[in-house]
Amino acid sequence: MADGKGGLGPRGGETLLFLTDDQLRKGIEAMFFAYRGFTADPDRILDEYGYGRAHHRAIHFINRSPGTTVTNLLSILGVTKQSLNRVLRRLIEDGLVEARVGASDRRERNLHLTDEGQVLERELSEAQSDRMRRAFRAAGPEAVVGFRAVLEEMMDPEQRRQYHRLSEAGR
Amino acid sequence: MADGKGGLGPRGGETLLFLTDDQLRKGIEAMFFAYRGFTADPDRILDEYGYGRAHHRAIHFINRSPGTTVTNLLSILGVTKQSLNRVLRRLIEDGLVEARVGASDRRERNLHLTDEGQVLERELSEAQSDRMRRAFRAAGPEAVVGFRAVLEEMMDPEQRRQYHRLSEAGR
DNA sequence: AGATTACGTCAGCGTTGTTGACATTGCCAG
DNA sequence: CTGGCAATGTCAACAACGCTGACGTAATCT
Repeated sequence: MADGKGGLGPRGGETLLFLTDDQLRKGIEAMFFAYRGFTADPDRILDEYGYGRAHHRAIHFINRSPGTTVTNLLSILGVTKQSLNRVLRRLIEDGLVEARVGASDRRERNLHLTDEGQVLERELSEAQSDRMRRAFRAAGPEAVVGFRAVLEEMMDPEQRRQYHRLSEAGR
Repeated sequence: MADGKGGLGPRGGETLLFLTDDQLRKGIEAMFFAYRGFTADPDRILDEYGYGRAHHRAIHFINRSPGTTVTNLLSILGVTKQSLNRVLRRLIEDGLVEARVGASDRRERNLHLTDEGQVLERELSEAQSDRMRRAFRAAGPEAVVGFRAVLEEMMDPEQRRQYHRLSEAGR
């Protein structure tokens, strides 16, 4: 294994040249460097507000699914409730997030962005979208299809379900 | 801006449907979930050894460019020397990394993995490559091209240079 | 000889993740 | 109604890993 040619000899059959160790390594390094770029712009903005990536993620997904519960957010973010709570508490104190007592189940808290929260969300998502748009435009539509296909295959099944669930919810 | 159609009307000209807000958002979320998958397997292994992602990154790039200097590693990783030093010190103490005094410039330290370091590197990179290989195989060669194209466009120019420099060094 | 470079290190701090324990509130089944 | 469980919040402690600032040493360069 790890001979870089999937066990086939040189030019064996369908020459799976895109599965060589070299190609895989490039994919790994591309993910590393690209993720840095992916987070760089929001990071700069967050820094001005004294927030971190965790705040960004919470804001993103609350905006994405308004009225979501803490438990649901917990499962999407994949962190402990203590960790999320620290972030959420601050966002609520700062008036960016509102936690309304659930209508049907009063134990639940339905999370919403306030107007102020939406302003920050806008700023963050525009910065990130701008970079994504430039990358998409430069790479072209077919590349985008491939990009998303590979990323989706890289997710754990559970994460993949979350990923699709979000799109469904968006009608 | 951010009307999702690049300023064009519905089906205007070359219908840039792959640049809609919805497509961009999916790209953003795909990056988030995929990166989790990308790091999940190494994270599990690192945990057993009591290491974190920072150790993984150091090991990866030392293996990638044996004999590299601390300064060079610093610029690739994009962290402060204090942060890297903490990681490096432990890897050296644990006997995974060796820092040899530079031959031409004795101020420099040329970093190498020891045999033991190479064992861990192997374990980590195989875990990560396995996932990447499965994703590549499932998505197909054309998707892989697109995947890498978009990722590359997402990098900052400096990161992009680093990315290419690594490939050149590998001859 | 003085400036600069490469590296290491001490100290302190912030974010964000963890585990463990515990309290409150509210839904629900028996 | 009561006991069990679920949803949430919170305290405390800890670790990983970023950061800034300040020094110190050795080696190289000008």
